[in-house]
Amino acid sequence: MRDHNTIIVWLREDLRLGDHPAFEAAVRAGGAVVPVFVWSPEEEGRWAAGGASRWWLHHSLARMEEALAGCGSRLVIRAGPVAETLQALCKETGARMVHCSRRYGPVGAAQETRVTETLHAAGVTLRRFWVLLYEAELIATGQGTPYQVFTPFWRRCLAQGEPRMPLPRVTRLPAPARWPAGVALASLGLMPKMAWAGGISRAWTPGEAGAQAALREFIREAKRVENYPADRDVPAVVGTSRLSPYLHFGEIGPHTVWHAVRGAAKTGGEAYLRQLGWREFAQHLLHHFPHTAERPLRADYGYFPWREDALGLRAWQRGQTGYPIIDAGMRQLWETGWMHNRVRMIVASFLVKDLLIAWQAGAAWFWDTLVDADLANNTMGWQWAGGCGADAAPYFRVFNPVLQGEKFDTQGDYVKRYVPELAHVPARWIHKPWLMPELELAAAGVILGKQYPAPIIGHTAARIRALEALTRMQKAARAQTK
DNA sequence: TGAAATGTTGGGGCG
DNA sequence: ACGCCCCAACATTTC
Repeated sequence: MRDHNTIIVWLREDLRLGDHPAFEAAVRAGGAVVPVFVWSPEEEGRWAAGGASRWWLHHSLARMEEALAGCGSRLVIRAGPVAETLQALCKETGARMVHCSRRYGPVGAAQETRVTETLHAAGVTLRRFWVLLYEAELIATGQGTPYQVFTPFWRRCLAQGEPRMPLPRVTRLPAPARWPAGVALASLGLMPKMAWAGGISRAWTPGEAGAQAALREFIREAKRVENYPADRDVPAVVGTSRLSPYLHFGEIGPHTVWHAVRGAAKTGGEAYLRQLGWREFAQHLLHHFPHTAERPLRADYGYFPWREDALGLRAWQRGQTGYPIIDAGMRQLWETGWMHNRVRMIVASFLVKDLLIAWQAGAAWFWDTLVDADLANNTMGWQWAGGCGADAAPYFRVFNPVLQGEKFDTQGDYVKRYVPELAHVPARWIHKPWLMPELELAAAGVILGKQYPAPIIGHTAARIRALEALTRMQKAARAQTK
């Protein structure tokens, strides 16, 4: 049964029913609505979802199937090239209109271009809906160029006024007379072959309901947003929103978060909304500079003398560097699919500056292990750490892992949670066990180099080496431009 | 959204 | 009572 009034809603990073402009407009159009998800990792190339993201996506799609069933609808899942698959579905259903939520970055944007062209040839229109608080086309400097510094960028955004209110939740979706065929979710093979996701599933509840629960807890039940400015930097405390994976997969939209925070938070709201601003900034940067996922924004960093160091990289990945705050962070990531943002900055600085390993290697590991892996955020964060991005930390800002640990994890609670070998080390030594007197080490049951490693590199010397590498890069860049 | 090196200041101990 | 020195605390500069 073909019905030209049918609209296909092509779901991507927008797996929700609340505040969903593409669904809302499709329902308003009055015809049948066919929700579709197309799995096409080969089209995403290098940036196909990593292991942790696939685990998350599997569960999100399962929740989406349930939610759509509750609306008298279904989720049609297919695997294959996106443009051709959508074209085939239009033919099968008679749809002449496809709705989707926009994606930023090289992969998503290219996909939209290809889909638009393919569908156009078949007489079908792709209508893209906005997803950010402030879309990239609306924000530019006085000269019409993209902002590369956050503060003026965010000031410009705020000058546009408050973001729109969230749209009402979709509750009924008119079904087509006949559903097109789909494949079973399990056939996509998103779940890990080995059972490594136990820690992740204990830590997270993917899906729109999980997102709403996290938001409620953040602003109302635990009222964490009130203390956000101070607590967000303490990794042992749950002081952040923990909304990042939900925002990435679109299980909650930024407009919903914005207005919930605005309405509820007397204090602390501004600081958190600013973090939503960083998310917008990252999306805009990747839109304007799509090559930055691979290469430094600041071209002179192309001359940086990175080291090849497979052993060092592996020690960092496994949380075996001998620096407790680094190892705790990397193990939190491995176990739970997430790492506290303060600790992300510390471990990134260590990889890039102490080990002199290229930031791309760190970005690749995060991509595979984070449940909130997002190309825009990941790219901006790693370029920030590498000193080569927009508004980046100057390269000579080298985090001292001992001082950072002592400052933000004073009692060592965070370290002890993820590095049980150090459970009996007193707070005084928890961030520098290699300086402990022999007797105290023995009393704490620690044998350095045995069950917990000695530091794989001395920070003081590493810092000097990093600064020398920066000098060499600047020389090489200067010689090249002459 | 650093940290180390270097400079400055001021209180207090002491002859 | 005064000057000298020490050094902690804070500020500034440098990487």
